[in-house]
Amino acid sequence: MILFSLRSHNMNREKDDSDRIIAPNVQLESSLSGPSSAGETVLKKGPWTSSEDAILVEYMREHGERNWNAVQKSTGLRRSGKSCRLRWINHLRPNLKKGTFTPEEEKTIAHLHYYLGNKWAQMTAFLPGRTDNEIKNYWNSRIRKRQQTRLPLYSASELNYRVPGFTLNTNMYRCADRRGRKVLQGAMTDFLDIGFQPFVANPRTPSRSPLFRDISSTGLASQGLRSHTHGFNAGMKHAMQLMENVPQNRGIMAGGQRMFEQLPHGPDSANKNLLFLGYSKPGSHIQPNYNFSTSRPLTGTVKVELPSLQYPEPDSYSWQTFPPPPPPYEAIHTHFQSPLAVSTQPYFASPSSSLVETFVQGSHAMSPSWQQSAERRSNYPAIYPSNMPKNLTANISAADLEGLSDPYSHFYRSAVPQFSEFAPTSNISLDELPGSKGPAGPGALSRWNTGASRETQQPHSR
DNA sequence: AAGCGTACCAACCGCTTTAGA
DNA sequence: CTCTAAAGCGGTTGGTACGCT
Repeated sequence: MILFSLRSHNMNREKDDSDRIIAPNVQLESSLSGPSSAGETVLKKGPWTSSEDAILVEYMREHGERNWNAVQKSTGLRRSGKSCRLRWINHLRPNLKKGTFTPEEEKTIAHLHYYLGNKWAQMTAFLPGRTDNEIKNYWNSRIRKRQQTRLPLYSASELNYRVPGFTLNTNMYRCADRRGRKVLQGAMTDFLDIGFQPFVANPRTPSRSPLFRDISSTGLASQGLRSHTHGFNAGMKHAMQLMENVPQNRGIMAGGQRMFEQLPHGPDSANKNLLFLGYSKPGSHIQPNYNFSTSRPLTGTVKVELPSLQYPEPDSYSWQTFPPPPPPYEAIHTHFQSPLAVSTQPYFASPSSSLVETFVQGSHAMSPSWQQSAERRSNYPAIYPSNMPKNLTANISAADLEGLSDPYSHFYRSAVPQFSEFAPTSNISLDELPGSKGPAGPGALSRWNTGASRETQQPHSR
């Protein structure tokens, strides 16, 4: 079977039956197997055996993917429904692609991660046959490797890589009520001009734009953010006032994406602030989008959620009834007044983001999860120079950005810090960043280039 | 050859979201 | 509208293989 033949050593373990290889936890389980004193079946944990797999496959063949808890009852498998589901999805279902990731897949993952964050499940939509678990494991491994080799987490080629079907749409919005009736439409710049500049421009805002990724509520509870999200929220409040004729507390974005949603708490319905980007997958029935919801009222802390996959609702609009999203990455914003305008230009990739943004993205992305958790617990370390100009992103001209495509330009160099070298551990100034000035600059660029070439020579291998 | 450290990855855990009664 | 179970998701853990000393 392809399923097993392409797997490496770990697959050998599961290929054999438990008769031969018994993991310690399975041994433990075996002493507990069978009905408990209460008459309940003690569920088995640990690696699946081939016989268990066969039972599950047969069950799935007959019944399909539903009612996972019934599997245990019907088959006698001493596995929880949850475990069965996981086993099926990650290993047994048809059309799974096994083996190491191809260079294209690696680029896809990096590119998607830049925009989606740790949304592994969403990434699978662009990686046929791959599982979220697989992608996640790959990425965690990659982070470790990149930290060790001091390579940037994202290479320029990855950020410029076009993932088929992955389209950023930052230009147009449409708000609709639940029935899909249009209540507001326009250009995203309406919102951006209103609300985002003060939001992003502040260097202490731990926005991990492009997409505020991974910003947890606890992280955003940091002192510095509270005051500065005010501008963001105020802007969105203003925008929402434009929507005063929204009949319900929920809007649906063109393409079925919800744009505005009711805050789960608080009486202030004017703060239904949710921002979106959109992508669509041609040929697919799925029209997911990026959603960025801030789910906290004006004066409180803000939770900016990770972008989430949204499936169209039955009565929703489709892109056919609305100007389709622009070709990926081809919208040119001449004025970079918002995080979206800046961050959704992959051609500029991380270089186009402000230095701070890039820095934050990288430093965070390079952090292992435990470290990220620690960051969140501590409301983020102070990694932003206190003297950072507030409108750092506002006055970048198009001409400046053109230089970003030139890896030897000043801007390019200064905007491509070596993330792993600048873990968020202390206050530093801009002058200390590599590439901006001083000996670290050329070296950093050199390492960047070296890393890129090495990467192409040695794609992920085990 | 043995010991140790590390990479990999399957599986689990706990939380959130969704569906349905 | 509320409650509960199921499903989904992301983070974490732990076992095995492998490479290095």
